Amino acid sequence: MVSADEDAGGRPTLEAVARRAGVSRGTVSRVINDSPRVSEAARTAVAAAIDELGYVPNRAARMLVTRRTDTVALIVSESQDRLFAEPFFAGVLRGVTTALGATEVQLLLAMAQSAAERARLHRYLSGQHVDGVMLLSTHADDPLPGELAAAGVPLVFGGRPAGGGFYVDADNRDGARQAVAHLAAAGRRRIATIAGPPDMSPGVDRLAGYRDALAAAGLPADDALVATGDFSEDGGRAAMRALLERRPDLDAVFAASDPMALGALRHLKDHGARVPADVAVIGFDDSETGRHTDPPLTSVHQPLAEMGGRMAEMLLSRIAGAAPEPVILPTRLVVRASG
Amino acid sequence: MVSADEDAGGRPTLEAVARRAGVSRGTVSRVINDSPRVSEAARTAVAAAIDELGYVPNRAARMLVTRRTDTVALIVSESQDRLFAEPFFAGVLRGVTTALGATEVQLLLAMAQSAAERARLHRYLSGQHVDGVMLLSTHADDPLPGELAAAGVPLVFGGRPAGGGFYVDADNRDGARQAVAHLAAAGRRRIATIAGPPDMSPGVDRLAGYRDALAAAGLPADDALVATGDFSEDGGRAAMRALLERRPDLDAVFAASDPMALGALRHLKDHGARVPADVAVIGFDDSETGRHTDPPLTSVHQPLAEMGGRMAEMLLSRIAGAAPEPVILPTRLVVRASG
DNA sequence: TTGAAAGCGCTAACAC
DNA sequence: GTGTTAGCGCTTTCAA
Repeated sequence: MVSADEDAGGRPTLEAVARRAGVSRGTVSRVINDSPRVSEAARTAVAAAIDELGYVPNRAARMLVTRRTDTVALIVSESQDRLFAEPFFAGVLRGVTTALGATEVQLLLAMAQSAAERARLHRYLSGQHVDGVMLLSTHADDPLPGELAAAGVPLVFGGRPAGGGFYVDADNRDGARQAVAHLAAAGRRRIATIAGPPDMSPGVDRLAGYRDALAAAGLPADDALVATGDFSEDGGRAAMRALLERRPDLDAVFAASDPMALGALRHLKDHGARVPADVAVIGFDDSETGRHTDPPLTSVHQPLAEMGGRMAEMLLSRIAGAAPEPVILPTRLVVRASG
Repeated sequence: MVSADEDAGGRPTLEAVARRAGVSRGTVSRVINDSPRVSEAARTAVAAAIDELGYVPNRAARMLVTRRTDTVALIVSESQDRLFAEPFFAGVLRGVTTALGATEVQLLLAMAQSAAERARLHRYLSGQHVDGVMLLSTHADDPLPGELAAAGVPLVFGGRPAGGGFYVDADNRDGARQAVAHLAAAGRRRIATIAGPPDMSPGVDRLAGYRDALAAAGLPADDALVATGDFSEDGGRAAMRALLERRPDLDAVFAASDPMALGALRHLKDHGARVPADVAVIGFDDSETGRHTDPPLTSVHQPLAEMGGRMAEMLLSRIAGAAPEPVILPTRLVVRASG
């Protein structure tokens, strides 16, 4: 019965490795943590012992003393429209897990739907249980970011946050500009837009890009050509109806989300318009939605997975003490049809 | 300078609470862990102290002694087709997080894409770092499940696993049966199917349901009416082409996934068939895909979020030592059009 | 019912 | 370069 050689689960401890390698616990610890103050001989012996024993460090014990958790959280403040949040979320998540897969850092995932959950999450995250937090789809009135920042938790936002902070975003403004420039180059002159909610940065930025392109093309800005939707298909339908009432002569539409573009397309078809002969429609690619429409939808592509990867990298560098610049990733127009 | 009253992060410790409540650390611990051996007076005093101090237990310290982590992992063996995996995944994930949101259990998320990642994950998960694991979209040849089981890690599968085990699945067979029964009831007589891969349980089960319904309707089973796809849209297109070559007189198709149904529809339209007048098409709803097609697709709905929730519940009960029965959730046909 | 005390497995001074 | 040792904050006997 060798004491302290294995834990209650039967797994070998540092002690066991030390004994086997003929060194002290301290030395084993140094090897594991890549300390430079270890002789090559010791390093080799320890490595061998670790290998033979199948030793895996106990995270809890390490956390207790280092106060690092090697865990980061991704929080989705899921109060937004499902349509907008879900495919977006999956893409970003893929990027995050891939980036983290190259490290020893684990990902904790949580959705903050109700106020109660948000409170629990606040307590949990403020309690030194994670090294940092990534926030996705936060609303301007969400108290969580402020609370976490106040608690000193390193934070990174997906999408430009209202209150400032470290973030990764897609170049929404330029994407919208490209879309509208494309329409203008195709000879469209009365280009309408279905904008997103004015209290969300993608909504605001994409509208700005629309205006940029109009100005660059020398086309007049007409408020009658601007309607607002909530990123959903129904919102797109309603906005399209409103636009047609105000400007039945419009010849193109840039919708600030694919679902809205889809709604617009459907409303147009229901009323006998030919797409894109009569009206060209372009969306903004929050998802795969546009690929499944008939015909497939031309839309602005944003690199979701890369955004996720950059968020993870940025958070890691924040945790390491750096103060990285915001990252704004390029978007580009993917021409499929209808536009 | 009061020693041991707060940790390095400035947060109060058990010791601080004990001092404030005028009891010992042991008593505070008992209160926190709902031990019955505590007087009402002590309980009240401790509760008050916890409240005033804003005390949150240190997880690492607790884990170290209890050897429980209060963390479960969701692993996605993402070697499958994106189309099939992604929306499916998002739906299940939603259910998992919701179910876990009601508990103190945290969710660790990982994707095992490469062999290297799989190995790391194996080491990590076998190392007492999580209390249990949920596995999604595992292939029959994936070594991870076996390794984890061998390491004594409680496991729950999403979808019926090849090798047996605890799992939650949708009633794929009955869903397929409903779809085909619906087509038969509408007077279709030469009903083809685009089946899924024969090495995946949804593929097998949905094909069985197709055959069930044919038999029940007294329709002959004809192998020429069965083609196989890989759940993707392109697979659906190819299968549809093959079916039409063999049986140009077919009058309906049940596709074992929405993307395949979409591919079938597109192939049909490209060749001038009217849908559903000439051919009725029904899919299997792994996602929202069918909603975006034009016209929207009739398909079999599976309760993704509920599957996730049940998986989480099942895992928790496994961890508690129970041996729950497999759960097979009902599916139902959602009639939209084309079918 | 409660307090005292012994660790859980590890890291990080500190001494050599 | 290495060993020794003192905890990290908590749970859990064991006595009282």
